[in-house]
Amino acid sequence: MAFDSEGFNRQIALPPELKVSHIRKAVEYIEREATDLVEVYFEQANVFSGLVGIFGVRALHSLSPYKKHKHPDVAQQRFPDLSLGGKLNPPPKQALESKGTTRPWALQSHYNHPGWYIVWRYLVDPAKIIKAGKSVVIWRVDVAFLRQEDWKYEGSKAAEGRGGRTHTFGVKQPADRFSSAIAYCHPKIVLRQSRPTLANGVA
DNA sequence: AAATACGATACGCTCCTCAG
DNA sequence: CTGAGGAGCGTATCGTATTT
Repeated sequence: MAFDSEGFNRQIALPPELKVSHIRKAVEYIEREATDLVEVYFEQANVFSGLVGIFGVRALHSLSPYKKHKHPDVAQQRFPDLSLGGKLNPPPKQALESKGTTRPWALQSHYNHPGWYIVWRYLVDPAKIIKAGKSVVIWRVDVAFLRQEDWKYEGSKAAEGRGGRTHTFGVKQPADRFSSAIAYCHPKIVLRQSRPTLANGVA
């Protein structure tokens, strides 16, 4: 694949009218905003991942043609996060969902909506070694158009007196699915033990 | 009519097993 | 030993049904 020196793949399929430059600026925005709130990660990591997804939405909303839904309550919790021009019920090809995660491949969701997904895969580096001044680093961005068939249902055994997460949909064979959908990959990060690591440093 | 309860939706992580 | 994925676990908000 054709990655430039910064780590961007210039040949990947992107949603209509979304450009590599949008993604690059969004990455910078997310890292900056998230760094300010990194304490939240240690408080409750899952919530922090939600924030990363939200920052992704904010960034793309302001610097790309993809806009949030105009009804704030709908935008807040309905699919998709963004659509081309902010359209109400966009066709899947113009729907864009933003997700933040630390996992190297897997992607879970609570619904198997078809549409474009942009996944901000980040790590927390409190010592700010990887990127100067940034304790949150997005080390890979995946962009993929997922159809309903790309999702599998993952049931839940949650029950009274036992708790548990609600049921989930997961992307089938995510490593295969996303390996050809990498829009950006930090040049110095490699996967080691299923974990992003500095290529030539001690972890 | 107002308050409360509950299900559906939204967003996730980490442990541990299992296969290669 | 390693990586991938299943299963157990977490939170917030909203709409509607139920109760008071």
